[in-house]
Amino acid sequence: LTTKFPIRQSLRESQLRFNRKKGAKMIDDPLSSMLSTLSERGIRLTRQRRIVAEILASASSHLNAEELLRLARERDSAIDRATVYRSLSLLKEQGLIDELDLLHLEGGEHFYERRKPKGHVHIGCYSCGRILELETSLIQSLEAEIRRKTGFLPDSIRVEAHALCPACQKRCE
Amino acid sequence: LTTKFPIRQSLRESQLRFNRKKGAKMIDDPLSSMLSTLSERGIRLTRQRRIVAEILASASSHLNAEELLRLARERDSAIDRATVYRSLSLLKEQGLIDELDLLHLEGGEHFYERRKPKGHVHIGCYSCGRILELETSLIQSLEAEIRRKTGFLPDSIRVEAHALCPACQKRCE
DNA sequence: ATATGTGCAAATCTTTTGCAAATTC
DNA sequence: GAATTTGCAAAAGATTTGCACATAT
Repeated sequence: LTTKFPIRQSLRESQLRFNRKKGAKMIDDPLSSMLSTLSERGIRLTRQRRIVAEILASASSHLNAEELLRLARERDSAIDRATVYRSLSLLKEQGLIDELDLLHLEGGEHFYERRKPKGHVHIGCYSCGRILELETSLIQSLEAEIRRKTGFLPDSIRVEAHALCPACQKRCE
Repeated sequence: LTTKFPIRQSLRESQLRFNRKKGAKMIDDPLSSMLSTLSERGIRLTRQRRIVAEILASASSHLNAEELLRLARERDSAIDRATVYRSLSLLKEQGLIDELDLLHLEGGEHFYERRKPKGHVHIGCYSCGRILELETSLIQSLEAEIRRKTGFLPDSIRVEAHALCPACQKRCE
């Protein structure tokens, strides 16, 4: 197991040393948080599920099923495409990852990212395909407005925008 | 041709009568607005494209390609599935309709709706599948924030929320 | 008249499913 | 040991493409 425990900046040093000494579970690490949630809910932690979770927990960009399969096979060449899809749908059901389509700028597949605490928007340039993320509190406002005006209880909100990036704006003039 | 010209409520009666008398183009009608945009841009108005545009202009709910095909065949039984897909992608390219996936609450297909002037959010209940629309000015705020903070120029924004509707909240207690 | 669009059929791409063997708790 | 999960292979679902014929401007 090659699990790493990156340190959340907001933890005070003393608190941090205390946790280390006691060997407390570092729930701040996305991967261990994912895995412990699963096992608390009685879901079996198979080797394959760990691999998929590890990849998603540490991914810097959005992955589609095909790329995920490729990365998973670097760690276990026998892992099957169906297993990847089954793991993705499990993690999605459990609310640990989100599914995006990034407006299908290039193909009909879906993308996955671990669920993040802060609301963010995905912005895709329809000219060059570049994807940008923007954190914004407007997502929380939106959530509040949905609750207040409709009575629906939002569980997750997905915002994706089609846009022209600065570089392409220049080129397209 | 069975084109209808529904009357926008905000038009004053006099203005309306004036337009009728002069036979002015009723650009307020979603369908004629779509068709004239296409033909101004030099795009051929085939019988099939008119049918697809008519259906989308007057649709009260979100349609997927299969339902659109079915409705189109009620008007022209020879119309082909490929033609429907081709018309949809044309209308999407021209910015006259938007493509949604409604969070894939029930299957992997896409849904289409004519582009509306006001920003709105799609909210789907993950328990019963009911879809709700909510108009909100927060979309415009979001658009402004994207422009200001990233320099990207948004062309369309899609917001879809997973939620539990009031009825299901009661049932799920 | 000519460029463009359509229907048909087959192909492609993405995701799902049934089942015997392997694995987790 | 019992229940669940996996890999494999095949199926299903959604969308796209090549091409000869039809149509819009």
